[in-house]
Amino acid sequence: MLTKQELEEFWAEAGKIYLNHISIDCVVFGFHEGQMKVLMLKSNNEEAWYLPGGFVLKQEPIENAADRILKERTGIDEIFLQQFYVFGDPDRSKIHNEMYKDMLPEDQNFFAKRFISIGYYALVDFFNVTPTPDNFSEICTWRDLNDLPRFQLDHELIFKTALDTLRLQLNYQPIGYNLMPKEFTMPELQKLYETILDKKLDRRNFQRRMLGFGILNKLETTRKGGAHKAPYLYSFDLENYQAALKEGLKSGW
Amino acid sequence: MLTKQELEEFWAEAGKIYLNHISIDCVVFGFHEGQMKVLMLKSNNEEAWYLPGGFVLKQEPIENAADRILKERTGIDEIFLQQFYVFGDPDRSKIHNEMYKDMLPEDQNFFAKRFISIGYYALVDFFNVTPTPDNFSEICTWRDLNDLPRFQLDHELIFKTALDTLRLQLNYQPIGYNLMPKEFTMPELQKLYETILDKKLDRRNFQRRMLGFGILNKLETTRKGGAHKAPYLYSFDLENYQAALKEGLKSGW
DNA sequence: TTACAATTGTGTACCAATTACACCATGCAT
DNA sequence: ATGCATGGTGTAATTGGTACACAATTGTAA
Repeated sequence: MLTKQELEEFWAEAGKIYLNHISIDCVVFGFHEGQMKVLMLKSNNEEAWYLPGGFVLKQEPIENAADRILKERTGIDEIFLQQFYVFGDPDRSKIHNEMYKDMLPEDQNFFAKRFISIGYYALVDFFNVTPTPDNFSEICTWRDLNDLPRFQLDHELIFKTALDTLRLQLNYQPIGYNLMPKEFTMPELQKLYETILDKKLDRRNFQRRMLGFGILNKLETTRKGGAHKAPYLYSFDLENYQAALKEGLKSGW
Repeated sequence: MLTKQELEEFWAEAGKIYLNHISIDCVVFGFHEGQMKVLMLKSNNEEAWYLPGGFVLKQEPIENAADRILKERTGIDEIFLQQFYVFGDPDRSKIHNEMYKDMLPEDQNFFAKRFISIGYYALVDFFNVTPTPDNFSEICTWRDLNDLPRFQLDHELIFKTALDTLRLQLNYQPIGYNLMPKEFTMPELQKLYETILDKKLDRRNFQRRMLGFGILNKLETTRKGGAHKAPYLYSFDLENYQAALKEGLKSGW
């Protein structure tokens, strides 16, 4: 976290390098071995937690901004990232606006302004991530979905909207490529889906459906060493997976 | 359309009353008796057409901004309006930025800046609409989807994204309340769906499915006067319709 | 007045997808 | 060898979607 003086400098400079009024908030869902967490940050000075976010450089595509922010907070890039909603209520950042409003004269005061925030959600394997605090926080860590803290501003709404969207999109979009090891078993993949949906699924039906999508390769080998019958290994068929990302998995009308 | 001087004044003032860098573009789909059109504008000075759009007042919720813009262009409000995507490429408004860049000094020049545009789509009955040009156009009119003009900037992408989204959402969201008369026949409603999807649907299956949603009331009366068998009239069951808007029409997993 | 054309109302058989459910195989623990 | 937990696979029942046919109504043309 920046010192008070550094912060003031940052805010004074921010208006020159970032687009005013526009922020990006990311809901980073982290998975590993049946667990599902969300990446959150906190300052020692405050009680409530917030989602990783940031601003858009003057000449930067918004998609890149989201990528950059996530790279800074997680250390990884090329992750599954999806724009899902824009939060544009004028009062959504009121509390922060008030907090910072006396820090600098209004015209130089980047953060005393209203922000419209573009929401992205991302899916990562939290084993690969090094959570890194930003300029306004000392703590950046994974929070379990069953043990969520109090959220700052409208970040609870952003989080919930992201989760709803993710669960909905599970029906149309393939997921898992970034979340599973290169080779994995069907029960492991099922566990991922169950974790996201917070719901038990039928083994046999899950397998049939997954295989029906045509995005998996069944490997010859099995995973030995477990305490029970050795399950077959699968890998993603990258070509079909990419195609399914574009085309979607199902149809309507 | 404003005169050149009025335009300069407008741009000089715009930065004071609107949020910088943020615009709203609306894809207004107009329906009437089996036709589907999209509302577009054009200046006499330019060849290409553009979508109704505008800016967000400093203290205005973005949803309200979209409503306000549509009210100005169409004369109606309380219409079906749906945020669908954000277009944030830094070059998307390049051509306009260049055009206006010498008009005023850069810091006062609202329109020489990059714009991130929030896309909304709306569904209206074009019979109820009075198309009204904005400050930058002389022409505001309905264009048939089969006879689209050349688009300005990235407005063709915005239009196509909206159409794809609409067609997709037809599977989950009830539509028609703003588009049909109070009482309507099943074939009329079917025509609306066929128009949007650009696809023939089966009469019997359409009827069964629609009734299955439980958002229609079958009335006792029939529509006399047609040249053929008198069809039954239906009206929307507002309560169930609103519920379906929130809940969606189908489930997944 | 009658026959016809166009349109609406309705039911049913078929196919595909989803759900529910049961049995056998494997491999470690004892 | 036996038990137990887990994985692999098949099948019947249900649901949802698609395809399709026939009877009824209404205006128009003969």
